[in-house]
Amino acid sequence: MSFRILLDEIRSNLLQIVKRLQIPEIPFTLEPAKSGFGDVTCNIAFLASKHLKKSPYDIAKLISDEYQKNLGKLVSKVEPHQSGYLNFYANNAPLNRLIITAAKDDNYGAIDIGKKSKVIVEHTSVNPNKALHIGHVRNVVIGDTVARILAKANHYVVVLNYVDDSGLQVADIIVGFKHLGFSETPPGGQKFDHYCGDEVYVKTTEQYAQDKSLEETRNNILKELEDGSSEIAKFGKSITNRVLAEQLKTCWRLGAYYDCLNFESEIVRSHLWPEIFEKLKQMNLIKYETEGKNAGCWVILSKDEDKVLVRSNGTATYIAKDIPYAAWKLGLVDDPFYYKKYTVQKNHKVLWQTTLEKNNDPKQHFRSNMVVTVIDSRQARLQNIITDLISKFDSSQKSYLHLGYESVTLSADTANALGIDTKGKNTQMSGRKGLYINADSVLDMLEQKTMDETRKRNPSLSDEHLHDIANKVAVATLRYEMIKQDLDKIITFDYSKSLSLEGDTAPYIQYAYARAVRILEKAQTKPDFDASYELLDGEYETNLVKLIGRFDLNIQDAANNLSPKVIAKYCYSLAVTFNAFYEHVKVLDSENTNTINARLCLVHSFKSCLEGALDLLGIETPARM
RNA sequence: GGGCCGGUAGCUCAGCAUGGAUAGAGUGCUGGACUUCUAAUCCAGUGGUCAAGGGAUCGAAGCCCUUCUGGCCCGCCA
Repeated sequence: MSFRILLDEIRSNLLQIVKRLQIPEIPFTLEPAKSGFGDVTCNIAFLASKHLKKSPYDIAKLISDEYQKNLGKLVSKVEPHQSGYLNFYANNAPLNRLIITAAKDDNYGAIDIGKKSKVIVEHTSVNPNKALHIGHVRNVVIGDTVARILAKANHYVVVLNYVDDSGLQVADIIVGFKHLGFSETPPGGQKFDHYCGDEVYVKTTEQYAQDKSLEETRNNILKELEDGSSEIAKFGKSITNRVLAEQLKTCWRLGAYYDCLNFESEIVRSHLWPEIFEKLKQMNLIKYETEGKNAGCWVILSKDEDKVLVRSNGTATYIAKDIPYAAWKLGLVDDPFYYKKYTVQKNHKVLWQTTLEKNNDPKQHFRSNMVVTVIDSRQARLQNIITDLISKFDSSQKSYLHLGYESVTLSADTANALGIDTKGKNTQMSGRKGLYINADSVLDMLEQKTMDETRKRNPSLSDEHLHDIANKVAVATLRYEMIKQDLDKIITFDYSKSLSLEGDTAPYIQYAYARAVRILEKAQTKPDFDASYELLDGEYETNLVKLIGRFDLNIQDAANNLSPKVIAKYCYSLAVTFNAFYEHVKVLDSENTNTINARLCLVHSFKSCLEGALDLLGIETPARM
């Protein structure tokens, strides 16, 4: 129930008119109009002008005259524009009623694109040897938001977090603990993931330059990690579990939740790889090189450069670990895993983890023929090779989609603040070099900043209440910064610019929400939705109603294009439109109680709609701020 | 050298998929609005050869081609 009904009505009437006027069938578009050009606009006259050899305006005039004879329920006027567009003006009273009563519904905006089909979204997947930095946050937020949007579009969404607990980076910190004497207990109660990343990892990798034998040590550790029963593997497991637990705290703090943790070490030990390796050989998708630079290796035959899968010493490369995982996600191989409960998350959802040990927990089904993997676009080449290989591996309707995004860089000023001179240029972060900004520290800074601001405005609120607000605003600010731009734009993080609370930011949007709540609180009565909706006839009121009505159109766009920014833009325009309404229309001041009630209904529906839209971004809505 | 992505206002970005009206926001700068439903707000002004050139089209920021420019990727690392 929304603006869509208006579009549907117009489309159906237009189709009849087109038939009557014997205009050839043309796939015209109908869309919400730019302001100043009515409510709905149609390009049919442009398209028809080629066939009819008449000017677009003449055709628009013809159609509009015909339409004018029977306007239907929701249209009050049709006008041909000099430019050739056909513009429709809505009949506000019935449209107001339709939209405002629909928008108060909890599930307002939901659409059925997915038909309950299962889709896997994998995101986060941070190596468990360090804390999340702001680059990882972009991944988490994109993945979490896409998952929420797909769920709203009626997909059954399963969220996976892949834990690379047997890779080089884990071996690095084991070198630190076992050979460089780093304590397993962080000093001064430091968070364990921060300690491992900021201290152990950075300082260990520094040592490689001075002591070449350490690399040999690391390579031995790497081999031992693959054998689950080794002492090193057990030690590694205990360390990575501790890091993972802390990383998850950060993710939960950001409002991201998961269904299952998949461990690379278990993929390795599950023997999925030999099975797939054999199949790839049989299908001639890979080749054993006998000469050239890759002599002795198994390589993937690819359009551009061949990629080594198995080294001449017989060990598998990184990509050879990713292929079985991709195949597993798509359900192309038998599921070798059992599942056990890792924990119950704050959102009350159980978080599962894979295990190779038999247990009594019920079997889970975290695989699907539609898989979205969120990984930054630097890995596009490898992801393409995997996608390509998988499509040849199984020709049935499988969709393995790499959702790529550009990286987060540091501004010159911010890099400077970390003690690095970049000669005025932005710079890529580097975990190895310690050149990054941890997610927790940004959230802490934002929380402090918000706390001060909120206390100033609400001196009577308790500390606990202030903390709750500050927390919600801080998380929202960071999430919004990470999502409001398109995925192919680099985000430059800057201490002064990225922490702003004004303008096109989450606090601006949350503030509009708090204003709406306040009006409803101060009202003498609750809104009665059997209201005199014709009284909402000012432009500030109708603009707001119509924008609320477009929620589902935006969800459709966002879901079809896996474009989370669409929802961010929508939330922002809702807030802008509400703020204009707020400044110009006094809800509680009218003498007419019917007007007050109708406006209260509008405010209520706005609040409800914005809450639903922000929820898709994982942003919570404090009632005061 | 090859591949992928970006280039729109001083700065950060929408708009491009599906060509059509007056190219929009934020920020910055200038000025204005709080005894009022919270000024994390609002209003007004300022600011554009849509990187350049060519092509197809009645019509291009958008489509095609070329060039310039910035970023990333191209290991028997992950």
